Amino acid sequence: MKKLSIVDIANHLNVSKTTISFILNGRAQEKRIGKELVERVQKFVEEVGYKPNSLAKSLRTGKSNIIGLMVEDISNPFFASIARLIEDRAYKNGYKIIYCSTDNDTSKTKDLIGMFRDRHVDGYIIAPPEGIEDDISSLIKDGMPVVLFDRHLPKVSTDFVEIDNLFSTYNATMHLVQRGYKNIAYITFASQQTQMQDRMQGYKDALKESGLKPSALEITFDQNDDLIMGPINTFLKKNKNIDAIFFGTNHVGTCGLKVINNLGLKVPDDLAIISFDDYDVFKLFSPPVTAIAQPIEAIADSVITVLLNKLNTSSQHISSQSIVLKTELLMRDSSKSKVSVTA
Amino acid sequence: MKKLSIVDIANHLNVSKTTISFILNGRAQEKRIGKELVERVQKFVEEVGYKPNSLAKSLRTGKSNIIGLMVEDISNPFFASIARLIEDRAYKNGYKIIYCSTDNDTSKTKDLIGMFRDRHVDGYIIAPPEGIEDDISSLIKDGMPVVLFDRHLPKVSTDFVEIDNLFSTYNATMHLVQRGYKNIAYITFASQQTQMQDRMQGYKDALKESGLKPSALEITFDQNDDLIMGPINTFLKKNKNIDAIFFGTNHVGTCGLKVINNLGLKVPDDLAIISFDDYDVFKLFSPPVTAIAQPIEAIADSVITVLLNKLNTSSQHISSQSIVLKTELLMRDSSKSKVSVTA
DNA sequence: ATATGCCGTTAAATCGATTTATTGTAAAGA
DNA sequence: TCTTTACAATAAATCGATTTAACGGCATAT
Repeated sequence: MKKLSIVDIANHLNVSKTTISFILNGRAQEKRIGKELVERVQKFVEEVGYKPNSLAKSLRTGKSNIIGLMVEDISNPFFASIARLIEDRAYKNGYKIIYCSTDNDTSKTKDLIGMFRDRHVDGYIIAPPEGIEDDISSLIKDGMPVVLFDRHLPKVSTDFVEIDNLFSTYNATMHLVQRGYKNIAYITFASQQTQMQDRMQGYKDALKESGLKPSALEITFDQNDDLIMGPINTFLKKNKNIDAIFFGTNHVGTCGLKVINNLGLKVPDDLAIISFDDYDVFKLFSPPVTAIAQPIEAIADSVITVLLNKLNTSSQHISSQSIVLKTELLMRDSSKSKVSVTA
Repeated sequence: MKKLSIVDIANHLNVSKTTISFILNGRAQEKRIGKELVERVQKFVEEVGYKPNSLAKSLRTGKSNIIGLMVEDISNPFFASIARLIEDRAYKNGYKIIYCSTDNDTSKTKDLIGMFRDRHVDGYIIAPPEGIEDDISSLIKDGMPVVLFDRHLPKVSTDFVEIDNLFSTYNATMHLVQRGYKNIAYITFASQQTQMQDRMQGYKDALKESGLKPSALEITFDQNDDLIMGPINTFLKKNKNIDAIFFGTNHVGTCGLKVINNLGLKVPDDLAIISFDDYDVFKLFSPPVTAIAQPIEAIADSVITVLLNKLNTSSQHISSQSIVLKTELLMRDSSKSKVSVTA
């Protein structure tokens, strides 16, 4: 029982394959094909469960119904959740997803874009690493629908979805300041990406406005957590006066908590904690960690909506839209007011 | 600058496209094509960066170089990590991954298998839900390489990779028994899947052997965590005598910890905890939760190795191999000996 | 002189669809 | 009667590769 093709159907019904194709693609009316014929064909196709070969279809039409999704790391809960939501929405709209992790590696990302192109994906959803501007530009120049998310490329004009990073860290830092913390550190990964820069800026702005001295630690990313925990460990030992830490990402936050545990520091008595991104680790830490929650559903929704929009209206609108979503500061015990503790 | 095809290359070099194809597919020697011609073609192809259209290639050859990966839920850290590792290995071997989440939903999974078939994926990696036996069998009957993991289907003879679930829970339960716990509960999702059944059995075996009474809670899975925490909450309130809990999965474990926090129970004084799967939440909980760590790298490695093996040796070996890997019991404070606490 | 075999290359068939151009027939209009 | 129009369906071209079968030329064997 091998798969049957449109020719098999045509032969069996003594009709030309052209007619079959027209009927199956809803062009029966337009092509004024007889009603009984249409029904006869549809009934038979239904009966034998014929499905057109999508490869052949793609080859001819140039559309693949596949969306390429490139995240930083699919095993990061933030990206995994987004991927999950995007996957759902995409499938509901008849699109499949090919995903991959860029590791923020420029050359790997170039390769992957090549692969996607090669596979004729219809659209691209990308959390872009630095240095990928030219490739994205060329993608857009060739008329491919592209939506960036989580960050954007200042030198490339394209649609993107992100959150208000600067305000988020500014606001959260202010929250710490207002509770009486004086020596607030900011620990993050070293990165030129817009979202990371904005977060850092928000932190600095808040401290400057409050007349406090910033003290930031930027760690080079590495797959090996030990190489992240090491610098944090050193940093905390050297700067005993720090009374609050702001972690720039969930990953660095998790590593930070491990270090804090190892050092036997007490939260929030020794140290107040806030981290970007919310997930179970922060909820279940004792005491629970105050976190900046990204609106994951809204991000996924926006991304897919914008992309589907571009896919359907083949019109080459010159304008590109950028969507900036709000975050939520989930206040928990880990940044309890210093004053009230003292009192 | 649109994409060029093999015909463009052929025309430009005044050679037939057949020759180009042979050269590009390494069949130059076999077809005794002149050395200088080969070099001339290779140089030009390199120069203009020509890449054969993979759709056309797939259509003709029937191979897509794509592997379909179906996990239960890509946003679950266990599956996300596995997916990540498999992705890496696959890319290194020239394969891409299309993934999707089954949600353990049989009809959704049937649909997805259909999609994969339609896309002519070369091989399947599946964490199968119940009731999908027939579809998998038909896949295998049609000669498709299939590797199951995390669980298997007793009625289907196929390759699979999993861990020693029964021994893992047996061993961990014994660990609790030896430390003096008398009322050990087992909380898990209601499921007929082999891995869940085995885990339950291991727990029961250990208790029986120790002359203790089992008390298991099976929760119906739901996307909404509240509907998981609810039953746990009720269960714990009703059974005050419980002095240790064994969680059957990381997800149920995480929900359980939330309930325990809400109820203000102290670990391990009020309650000892062990959970299946290890991840950051358990490491960072206070005190850290004893967990059964699955050998994620080994699982991913085995899965991809077995699949690549099947892909390369097109021979239809009748035998199918099953790989069973060992887990590691990571003992932490959360199951501290009851005796020593009392002493 | 004819057949056989080897070389190096290529024309043509194929994969399975979509799309364009074309055909044949019957009814309507001149 | 002859042309036009509308209708219903199809033959053939196309997408871009791989693969099969074939071709012309030359050397060697019969």
